[in-house]
Amino acid sequence: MISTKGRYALRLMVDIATYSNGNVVSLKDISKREEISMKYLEQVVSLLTRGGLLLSVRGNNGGYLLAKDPKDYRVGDILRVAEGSLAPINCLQCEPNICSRASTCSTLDFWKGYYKVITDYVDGITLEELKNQELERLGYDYNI
Amino acid sequence: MISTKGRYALRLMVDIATYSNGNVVSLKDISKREEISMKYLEQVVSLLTRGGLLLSVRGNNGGYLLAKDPKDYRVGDILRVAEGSLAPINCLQCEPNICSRASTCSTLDFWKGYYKVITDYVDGITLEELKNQELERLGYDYNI
DNA sequence: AAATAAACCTAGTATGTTACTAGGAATGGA
DNA sequence: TCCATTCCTAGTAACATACTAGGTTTATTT
Repeated sequence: MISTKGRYALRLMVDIATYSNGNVVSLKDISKREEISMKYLEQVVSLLTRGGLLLSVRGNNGGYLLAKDPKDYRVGDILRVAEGSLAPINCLQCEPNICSRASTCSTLDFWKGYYKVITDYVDGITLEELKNQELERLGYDYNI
Repeated sequence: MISTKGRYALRLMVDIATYSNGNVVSLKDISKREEISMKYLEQVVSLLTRGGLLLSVRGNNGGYLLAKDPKDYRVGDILRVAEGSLAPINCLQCEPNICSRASTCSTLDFWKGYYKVITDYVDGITLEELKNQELERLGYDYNI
């Protein structure tokens, strides 16, 4: 189960990608649109700025900006920064595997495969794709 | 992150599939082989018997038996019984979706896809495959 | 019939995680 | 100087996890 940190972080990134146009986007606006408390968003956004995914501008009229082009963010990058790890079991959190049962575990390969399909999925989708989906949903034809 | 319930349940099922030969397998033996406390295994195994995945035989020389052929268990069936649900977010736990933001959520489709790759993976692997891997690892050539 | 070994059942519990709220300090434009 | 914003730290109620503990029932073996 993905926690609110990861889910909110992704929505926040899509929101900024959608509503920024080179301008900063304030947490206040994001909070209204996404219906998430500002105080909690502050904590989520700090993970993303510290992780180098967002740039922040302080002071009046401050806010947040994407650090790079939407197409250059894999969704996996965002989730890993917010969630810590997407590994389904502890044994796969760090390489090399330090579990004493690793060589005899009947299910380790299964979990490696599980981890791989998740990783392939989240790293196969970019923020741009989610942004475009969102623009389309908003009724904006981004192809014109 | 998959909990110990799901992970132990899967190891337990592979263990029984591997070491039963139509005979019951006791928790004591499973506990030794898998290095999991018997008391905790009791709780895990009860999920599986109540879920109809295992049959139990009480009394002296009792133990557990698979309820059907290994090839007829999808790993997903086992994990869902032990874990409850493999949905990555609450919104996807029950159909139809009751989240008030469902129609405007920028990430819902992404999470549906996430859920699907997981479901396809776990339901595409059978207990028989894990059993055969285990037998092979044990040095038993099951093709002869 | 008694001993034994197994499944079964319920309760308790320490630890950690989650999902927040709260209060304020620093920053910088108007 | 005001004010809106980011930034930082702490606290906390509720819940979940990963067990342990103690006993009851069942059925085979001796």
